[in-house]
Amino acid sequence: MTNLALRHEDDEEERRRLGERLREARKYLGLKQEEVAAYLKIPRTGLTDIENGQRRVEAIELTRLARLYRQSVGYFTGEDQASSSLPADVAHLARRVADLSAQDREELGRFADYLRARSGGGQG
Amino acid sequence: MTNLALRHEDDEEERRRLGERLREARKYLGLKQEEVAAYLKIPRTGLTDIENGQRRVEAIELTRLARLYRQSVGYFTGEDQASSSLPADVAHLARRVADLSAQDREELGRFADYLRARSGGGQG
DNA sequence: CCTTGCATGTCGGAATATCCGACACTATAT
DNA sequence: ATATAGTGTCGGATATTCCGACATGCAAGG
Repeated sequence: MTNLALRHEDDEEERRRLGERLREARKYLGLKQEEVAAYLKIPRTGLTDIENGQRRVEAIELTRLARLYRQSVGYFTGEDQASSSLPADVAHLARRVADLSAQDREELGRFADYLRARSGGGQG
Repeated sequence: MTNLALRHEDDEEERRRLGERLREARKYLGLKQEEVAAYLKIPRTGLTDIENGQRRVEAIELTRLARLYRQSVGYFTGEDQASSSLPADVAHLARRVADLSAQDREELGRFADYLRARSGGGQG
């Protein structure tokens, strides 16, 4: 089996997980592939392939599926939902920062980097 | 310009918006198309097309771009326009700050106050 | 057991999109 | 004007999606 199907094996696993989440969400709502495919205006077999991780999902398609399935886009992509919504005090800080000039914001960003480095924490 | 390029004119507008957000986020970080394209393992001209709304963005590609650009996936799809009414760069700054300790955030808040006072800007 | 119906999976060729190099365009700098 | 950097655009080769036809799996009924 060569790469007649999908280019990167790297993506294979992630695509499969995405497809599984989409299938779960569809079944949870009791919808048929045919119905969802019609909603997306793609062939039914296209949705079959999506749910089996054998076809790419366009960002716009995912957005519409998320609306249909009443979930966030981040849920399907596996995005960390905790980090998706900011902690309360960070949101507060953001509001305090919103009326600063762009230049001051940049300086504040550098200071944030400094703090992160000093504490040795943080992510790349 | 017929639809030799992309099938649905419906999606054209949404794709353009997505591309614009992606371009803004890239420029905000001072990255070149070439660098981001290498990160995604797609040709540079592919990213050109994406940012001009002339090429589909796969959900997985968007997920990786969101990580690189330190934004939520929903930000690019337009999902959280309602939830976060903050300017893009402020939201980005907040994200950068989210992994700091509470103590560091407090210190950062004081620094924000200092900047505001120094610039003679807005109110607390 | 044999059908029937329904939902989903699979195959192949046609239709469509992406890739990728080559070149064009626009600044900026010398 | 020349050189460089970053980005846009074109065309043919390559890869993916579409779409119909057929296959599979499963459940209910005769």
